[in-house]
Amino acid sequence: MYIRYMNSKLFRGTLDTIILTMLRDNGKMYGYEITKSVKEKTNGEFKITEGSLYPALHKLERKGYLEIHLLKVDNRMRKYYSLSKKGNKAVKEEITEIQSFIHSLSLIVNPNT
Amino acid sequence: MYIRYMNSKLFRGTLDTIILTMLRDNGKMYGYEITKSVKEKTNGEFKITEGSLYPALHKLERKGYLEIHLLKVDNRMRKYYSLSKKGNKAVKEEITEIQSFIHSLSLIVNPNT
DNA sequence: TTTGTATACATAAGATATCTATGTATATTC
DNA sequence: GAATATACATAGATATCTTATGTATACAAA
Repeated sequence: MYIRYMNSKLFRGTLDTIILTMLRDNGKMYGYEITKSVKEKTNGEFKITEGSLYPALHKLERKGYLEIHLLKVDNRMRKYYSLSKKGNKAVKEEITEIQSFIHSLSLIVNPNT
Repeated sequence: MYIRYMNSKLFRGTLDTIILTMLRDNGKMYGYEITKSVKEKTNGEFKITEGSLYPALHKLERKGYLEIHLLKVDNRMRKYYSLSKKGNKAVKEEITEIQSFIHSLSLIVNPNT
């Protein structure tokens, strides 16, 4: 990996929920696929670095939010993640929280809301 | 001060911009007033702790974003802050950034956007 | 009269999330 | 054979915020 990405400091706190939401919407995904998909979905705005992504996935796994199955494709390993029952419950709560956060933040930074 | 506030982890990265925006909208404010005003504007959602607020104000001051004048009211000191020219420029950029962030985040967590 | 609440500032120490940097390895394109 | 893309991993640094604590005045309630 040669390309370095730059992330916004605003990211902080939202990464876990972003990952969980991607998994909710796509059933199962592997790490690299998540970064590509998030980048695409946000028109290049959100670029998740590997140093952020993999530790985050491991943490979510430790918390019991993710289920894993490994697959070898083109002689390269892929670690597929999907939401566990616990993860499915968590993603709903976290999205509600993020939407509430966005709403409150808009009340400050957006005129006429 | 006896009441302890709880902040969301989502806050991270937005505090400086929130402070600058409040100052932009209100001309000049003192620290305590900012916390009250932010809490009121967000219907109790954003509760800025003193341990977050004052260090943030000091940092923004060091960066040259703020102008200060002290005032004694009811025998209590107030430190009034207002935006410097540099702060005025910064707040515009940071709000644009936050709005772009909100937009991208919505693309992920909100269906049909 | 002292207890609690509100106002008003400040800072040290700790937690934690993310970034930077680095490492391994395979496949494909130039 | 050099660069790019795919695919994982982790140690160490950094930044931001929280928790905890401190000082001080004013006022209401008990």
